[in-house]
Amino acid sequence: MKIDKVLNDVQNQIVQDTEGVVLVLAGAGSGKTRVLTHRVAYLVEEKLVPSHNILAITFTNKATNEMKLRLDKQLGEDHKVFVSTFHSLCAYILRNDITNLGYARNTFTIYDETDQKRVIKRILTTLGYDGDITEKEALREIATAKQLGLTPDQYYVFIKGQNKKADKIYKIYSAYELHLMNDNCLDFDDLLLKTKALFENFPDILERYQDWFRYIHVDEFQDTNPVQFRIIELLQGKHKNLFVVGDDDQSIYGWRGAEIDNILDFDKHFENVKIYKLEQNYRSTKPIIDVANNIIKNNVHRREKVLFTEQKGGAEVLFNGLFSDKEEARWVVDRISNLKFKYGYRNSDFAILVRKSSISRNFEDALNQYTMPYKLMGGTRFLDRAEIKDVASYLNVLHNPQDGQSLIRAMRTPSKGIGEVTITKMLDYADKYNRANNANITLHDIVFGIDNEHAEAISSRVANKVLEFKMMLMDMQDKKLEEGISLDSLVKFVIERAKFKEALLSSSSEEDISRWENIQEFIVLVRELIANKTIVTLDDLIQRLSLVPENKDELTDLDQVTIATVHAVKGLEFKVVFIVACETNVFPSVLSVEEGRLEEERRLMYVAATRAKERLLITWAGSRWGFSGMERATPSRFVLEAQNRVIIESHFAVEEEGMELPTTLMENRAKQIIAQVKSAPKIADKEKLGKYAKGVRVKHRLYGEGEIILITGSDSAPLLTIDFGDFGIKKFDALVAKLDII
DNA sequence: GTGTTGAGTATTTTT
DNA sequence: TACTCAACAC
Repeated sequence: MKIDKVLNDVQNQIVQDTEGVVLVLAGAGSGKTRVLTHRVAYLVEEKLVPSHNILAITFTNKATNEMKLRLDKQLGEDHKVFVSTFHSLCAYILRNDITNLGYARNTFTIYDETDQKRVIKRILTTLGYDGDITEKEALREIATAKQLGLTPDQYYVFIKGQNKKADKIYKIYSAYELHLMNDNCLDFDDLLLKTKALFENFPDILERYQDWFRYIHVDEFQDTNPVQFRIIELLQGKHKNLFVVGDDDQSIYGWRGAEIDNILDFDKHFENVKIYKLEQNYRSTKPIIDVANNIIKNNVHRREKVLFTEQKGGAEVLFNGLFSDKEEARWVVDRISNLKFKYGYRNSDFAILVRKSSISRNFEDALNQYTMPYKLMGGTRFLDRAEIKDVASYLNVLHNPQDGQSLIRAMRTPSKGIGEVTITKMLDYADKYNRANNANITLHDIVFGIDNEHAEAISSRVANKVLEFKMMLMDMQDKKLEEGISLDSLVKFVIERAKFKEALLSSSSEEDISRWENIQEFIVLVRELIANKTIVTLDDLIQRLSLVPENKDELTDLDQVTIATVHAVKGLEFKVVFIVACETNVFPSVLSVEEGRLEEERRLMYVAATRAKERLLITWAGSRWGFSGMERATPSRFVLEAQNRVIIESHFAVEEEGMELPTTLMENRAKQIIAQVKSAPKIADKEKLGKYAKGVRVKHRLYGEGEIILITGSDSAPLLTIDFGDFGIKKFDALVAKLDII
């Protein structure tokens, strides 16, 4: 391979440094994906490493597809580089080897959040904890434990003394684990955890994969959680060729257990780490880079680096406050059509970025009014639609009969006279039966024994319905085993036999008709996947349904404006980016700030700003429709942090009702905020901060009384660490937190 | 036992 | 606003 002219010196050096442990700190837009793909190509073409010995891990399916595409281009389509998300890789490994961990079969299915909640709900009822602890709370605890890689016992030790509900959480978590094991199901976190357990307990299996994946690459390393870190550590243990790329400034998944210190302290975990920095940005103009730098430099917990660009000129970043959320949307869409007219941009050059998806509604409406085509990223995915999951539940049961949640779903939809009451009866019967006989029967066993040994579970009238359901499953089972049956005709048979069409078309409601259309589309999707050899077996289809959330909107290549959450566009770029609803409480999100994650919000803002290549426009509204009516809003602190070279264009149109709006209103509010931020006391000694000081006792709405034990952070982001006794230690942003001094 | 309607409530981000 | 859950009528 010729050394590519498109690479700069540092990039070339990195590409050719193929052995040992390498860390690349790559700023936004510095060409990190390019470096990664070129390095893989270099390994194959220059170092003659067999492509099947190379592993490249990404975090999202989108990134995986992108990388595959680039590699196909470089290496031709028949290379064997294993490109995969963390979760897919683990699912793949477990499909081969999970039986070593005591699982009866390797046909596990995956429980999503809804399934998890249902399992937890059932556990809460059987344990009699209803009202003591919510499903959400319990799920959160379990997720936290799993992301840290802690078993119920370990987690109990971890939270005992800190959390009043530790005993209950322990019991729920234990029961939950047992439940999933019996259902032969895994949740998302289990995919990682079980892989880790497999590697730790079976050195021979680990070695098999170590010898397979001799060169390991991890993209977006800043997003790894402790379990993922451990898996990588184990995998590279033999050949020690590990190449990770990341940007601590783009770590935005802390809420999902990502540990930013995995990248910040990377060189402490491995020996002889070679570190490179990519700081030259090739994506954006100078004004955009300046704004991004201005924002991110307010973070304290980061590796020092400054993004720069050699590009000259470029449009100034535009800031604009609008009167209302509706008007903001109209202004943005109006601006889009202006820019299109003036500079010849296409629809697909534009992205409207939101902090949370509920914000996107107004923009959809406005784009519709202008009949401008758009695609919504990260909304409800096609496969997450209820009717598709209904169909999938039948397939899940065929694949993994122990999958209780899918069985319940299949029994209930389309409705066939079996409801909540019947199912609860059967579940209670199973519990009682298991206790009495020291057995381990599942819901599936009851359904199949309903006409003989388990007839007493429910009344004979409903039992007939269950029997019919059993017959249906048996027919599907038979079809599955039929000689030479193709996957798509099996799927089609399942849909026909379950009578989805009859159920949906009989109601003649608009929604039901569209639901049926979606099911038809699902069949088409399955056929497409078979045709391009993405899937072959039912097993493949099931894995794909849970791990690759297809969104037909995102797949299309049409000329459309993109509306997306910031999380969804990491790694992407657009010529013109609007960051909208930049308001206090929205961006940064109150919830994050209250939990002491302001720096992560700032990184999110940084990610958003650095998506823009040519133009960046940042807007906010003075009032926004919240769940309790119209609410006042003020511009986000990030707006002020970025303001260095900003032109504030005041554009306060008149509301439709003819209401005159004082132009000064927004400006006054902006001034208030500026004053608030500027007057924030310096935290020189970190002992005192305005009315707060070390040792002062405060009261919080949720956690009650506590004591300030630490004051940290920067001037613009002072952080109070408070000990609430039974509720544990929490962190608050001092400028935002609602705390009473007592 | 199911489906409908109404009230009440909740809102981050995703593999 | 939009969605979920609970009480009601069939």
